[in-house]
Amino acid sequence: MTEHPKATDLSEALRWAWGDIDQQQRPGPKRSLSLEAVLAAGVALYDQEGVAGFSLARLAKSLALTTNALYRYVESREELEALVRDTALGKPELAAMVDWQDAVRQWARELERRYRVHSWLAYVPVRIPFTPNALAWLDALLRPLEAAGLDAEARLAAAGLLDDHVRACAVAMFDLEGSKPTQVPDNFPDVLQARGLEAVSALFRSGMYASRPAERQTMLEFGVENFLRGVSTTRQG
Amino acid sequence: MTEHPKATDLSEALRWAWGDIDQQQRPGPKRSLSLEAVLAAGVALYDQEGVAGFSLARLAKSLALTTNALYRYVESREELEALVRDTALGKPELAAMVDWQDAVRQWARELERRYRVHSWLAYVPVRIPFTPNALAWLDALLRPLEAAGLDAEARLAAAGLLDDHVRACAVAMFDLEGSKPTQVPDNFPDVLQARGLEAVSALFRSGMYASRPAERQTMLEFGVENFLRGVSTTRQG
DNA sequence: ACCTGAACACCGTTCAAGT
DNA sequence: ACCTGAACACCGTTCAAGT
Repeated sequence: MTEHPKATDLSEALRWAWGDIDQQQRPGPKRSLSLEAVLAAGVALYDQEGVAGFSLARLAKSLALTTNALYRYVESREELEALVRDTALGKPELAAMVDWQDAVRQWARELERRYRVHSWLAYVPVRIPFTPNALAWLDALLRPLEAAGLDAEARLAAAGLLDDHVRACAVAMFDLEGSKPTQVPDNFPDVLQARGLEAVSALFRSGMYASRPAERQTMLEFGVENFLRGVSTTRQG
Repeated sequence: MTEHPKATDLSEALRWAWGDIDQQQRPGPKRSLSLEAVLAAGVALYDQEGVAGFSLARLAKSLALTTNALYRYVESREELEALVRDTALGKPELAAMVDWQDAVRQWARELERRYRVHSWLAYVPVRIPFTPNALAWLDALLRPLEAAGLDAEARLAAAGLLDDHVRACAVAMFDLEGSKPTQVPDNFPDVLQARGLEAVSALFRSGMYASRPAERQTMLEFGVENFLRGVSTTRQG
C-alpha cells in the first residue's frame, strides 16, 4: 500500500530522478556528494564549456573526485547526460490558460527561454524522452493539443513538430550569433548563383544568414502561428 | 574571364566540393587516393557503424592509410564530416511541379527517403548548411515557398521548420525501431499517472511509443499537411 | 607534397586494491 | 559501498622524419 508505484526496473539514478529513493537511507558508507550535487555540477560545467567541452574527467575535477568515482553515482556517461539534461531543462512552469492556442504559445515561448538559459541544451542530439522533466514538458503540451480536438496520433506528431521547431530555432539563433563572417567567402553569393542556386544566393546576399538574433524570434513565431492556423483550419480531405 | 567565380577563401577540400578544383593538375606527388574515394569510404563507414562508430582511425584503416594521412585530404574531422554528410545527402532530384504545395510534399518525401537510406544522417547535429548539396536542397525548397507568396523572412523560417520536421520524424522512426522494450519498466504508465502526468501516461499505455514504423509516415504527413494548411489560410492578424 | 611513425593530450570504462 | 590508482582501448591532432 505504497502511495506511489515504484519504477523498479530502472537504474538507481533514474529511480532517484523519479522520486523513488530516499537518499538518506542508503546502505553502506556515506557518499561524499549527493547525486543532486553531481548533476548540478554537470549543468554548471555545460554552461561554462558548452557541448564540446563536457567530459567526465572535467566534471570529476570540478567535484574534486577522480573520474571513475562518478560511476558510483551513475551507470554511464549516457545516463549522466540524460539526467544533467533533465536537470537543466527543469520542470515546466506554465500558467493555466483558457485558450488552448495561448497554452501552446506559452509552452513554446517558455521552452525557448530555457534554451536561452542553457544554450547547449539545444545541441544535444534529440532522443525520445524518458526522464521526468522532459516528460512533464511533453505532458504540458499534449493537454492543450487534446483540447484542440486532435486525436492521439496527431497529438504526438504535433508535439514532436513543435518541440523540434523550438529547438531548431534556438540552434539557428545561436549558430548565427557565433558564426564568424570569415566562414564564408565574400563572393559566396556569386559562387552560388553561378551554380544555379539563385534562391540561396539571394538569401546570402540579403544578409539574412548574418547575425540578427532579434529577428530569430520571428522565426519561432512563424512556426507556432502557422501551426495554429493549420490546426484551426478544418480539414477537407 | 572564367566561366565560374571561384570560392577562393575556402579550404582546398571545400573548393573541390564546389567544383573549383581539377584534381588532375595538383602539384607534387600523386595522392594514393582521390578525395572522392575518401568521402565514399566515409559514407560506407557511417552506413556500417552508425554515428557512434565513426572515427578517423577506422576510416583510415578502411582505406589502408594511417590516421594522420587523412590530414592530407582534409583539414579536420569537422570538415571531413561536413563533406561526408554532404556526399551521403546527395543532390536533390526532384521532378518539376506546377503546384507549389506538391513541390513541398515531394521535397519532404524525397528528403525523408535519403534519411532512410543513410539513417545516421538524421542523427548528426544540425548546423547551418554551407556545403553544395545541402544548399541545393535548401534552394529546392525556397523556390516553391517563394511561389507560395511567402516573404524572405517567412521562407527561411518555413524552410527551417520543414527541414527539422523531416529529420525529427526520421529520428523518431529509427528510435522507436531500435528501442528495446526493457528500456522502460512495465508499470511505467502507472508511475507517470501517479505523478500527475496523465497525458503521457495515456500515450505510453496506448503503445504508441512502441515500434510501429509504418505509422510514423503519418507523422511526417501531419506536419507537412498542417504546414500547407497554415500557409494557405490567409492571415488575419 | 605525400605518407609513416612516434608522440601528445585527451577520452569512457573496468578492475583490483585500500578504507 | 565508497573512493583511489592503475590500466585498457580508444580518440583527434601535430611534428619530425623519410621518399
